[in-house]
Amino acid sequence: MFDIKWIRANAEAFDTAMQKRGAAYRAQPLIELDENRRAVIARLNEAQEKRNAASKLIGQAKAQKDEARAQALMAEVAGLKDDIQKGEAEEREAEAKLKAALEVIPNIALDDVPVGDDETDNVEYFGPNGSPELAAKARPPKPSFAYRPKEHYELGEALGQMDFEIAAKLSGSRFVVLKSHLARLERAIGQFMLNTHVDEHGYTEVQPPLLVRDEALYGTGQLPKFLADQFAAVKDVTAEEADRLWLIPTAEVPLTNLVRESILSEEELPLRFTALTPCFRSEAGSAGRDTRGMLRQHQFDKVEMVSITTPETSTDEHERMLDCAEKVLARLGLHYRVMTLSTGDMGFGAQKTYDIEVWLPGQDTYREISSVSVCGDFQARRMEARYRAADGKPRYVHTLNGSGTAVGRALIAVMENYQQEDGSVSVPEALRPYMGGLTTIGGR
RNA sequence: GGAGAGAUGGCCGAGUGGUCGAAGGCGCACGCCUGGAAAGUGUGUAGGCGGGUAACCGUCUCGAGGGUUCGAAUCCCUCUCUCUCCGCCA
Repeated sequence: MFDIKWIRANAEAFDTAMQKRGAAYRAQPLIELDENRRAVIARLNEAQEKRNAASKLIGQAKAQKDEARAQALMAEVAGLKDDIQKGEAEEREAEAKLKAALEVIPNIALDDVPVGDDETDNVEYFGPNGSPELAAKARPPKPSFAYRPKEHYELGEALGQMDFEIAAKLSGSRFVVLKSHLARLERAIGQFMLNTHVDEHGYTEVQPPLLVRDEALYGTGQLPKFLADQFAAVKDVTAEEADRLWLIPTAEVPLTNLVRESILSEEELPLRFTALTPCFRSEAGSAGRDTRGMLRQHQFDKVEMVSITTPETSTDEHERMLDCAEKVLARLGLHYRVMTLSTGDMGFGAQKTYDIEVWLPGQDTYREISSVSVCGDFQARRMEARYRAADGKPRYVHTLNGSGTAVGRALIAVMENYQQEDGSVSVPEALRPYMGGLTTIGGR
């Protein structure tokens, strides 16, 4: 959510930024809405001032038992009441119009974000020093296979531990049932990632609600614009008017909203939260994409990281968070690359986003497994999340979120990267403690 | 699910139509006092919006949103949340 004052003062910068994002929003119509709003407020305030002054006098007259004077004064301001009520209605309308216009505008990209139309304009990122060699040294190498590596669903179905047919019978398409060692492998991956962030990266573990109100989704930016992507849970199916909660599309929603409507002290920042939760997405816009396998599901587990920082530290925190996400992939021995998303590919609330793309040998391609974004004060404004700065004034915090990482996709990656020619999957070293020491899934 | 009671500033708490953004206390900040500290004492101590270079002025906000009234923390309606008792329940 933008500050209209900022748009007013930086109309040109706003227009340029929107152009870069390929968005049609422009400052001028917003400024007009704001001017109307301010004119309405000024008029209303004037009328209220008159009324308040008169009411005070009436109060005094009544206190002095001067009934005649009180009556005279009351007659004098009687006409104001109508004006004020009309003014109040006008103000509500003007505020609502401006808000409705502002709340659907995407965030502005930071200056160092590559300008582009879509994912083809994303740029590979090699860390703060920009060295491909150093980056390559820090990351696991791409594995090579002497045979055509299989896709995860081929492996999983052959193992008899990944069942899309029965899942479809239970829940429809885009669901999966995992069994036996694969079920445990998914749990192991989640536990491993969560433990890593809690024990080594300084994140506070959170077990948040999976069902949230409208306000929470509004705070992180999913509502009102992306209503169609969400799953809703109806409180009482027999009720005439459906009272509903939303299934979280990501733990970003509850974790970020942990600080909503509060004024934090500067000393307690940064706050770092992490959670392992299921995520629910209806993926309405992308029917037909990735229909095979468990790459794109209506339900998946994800470990999420959220940081709440001051404005001064948010970009450093962004690099740190990316590093935390990379760490778990490196520990799992999974080859990956990092992309800086172009202005055309970024999400609604992001100022800058890194995607981590893991290598999937079965698909012979890189696929997104983590997305790490800095949102500036965009979400903070929607949530009214502030902190008290050194000068004593409340300022909006900055928020960041990142997957650390998607558990379902990590399972796919582990299967495809650790597969063996006989169709078995060896268990990465880091996960064996979570697998009761099991070293191989399937095989003889 | 049923019955009842509530929600006031950072915290506690008074206030049931009139000069109340709100007594009092605690906390906090600054000053005085002190060799230093404690105690004591004085002053200050919410947020949003509009206007103004600023000092400042105006306005709104007593859980949230509407309404009644010249005037609402106080009366009415709706919503949210909390607590107590009963019921149900992993």
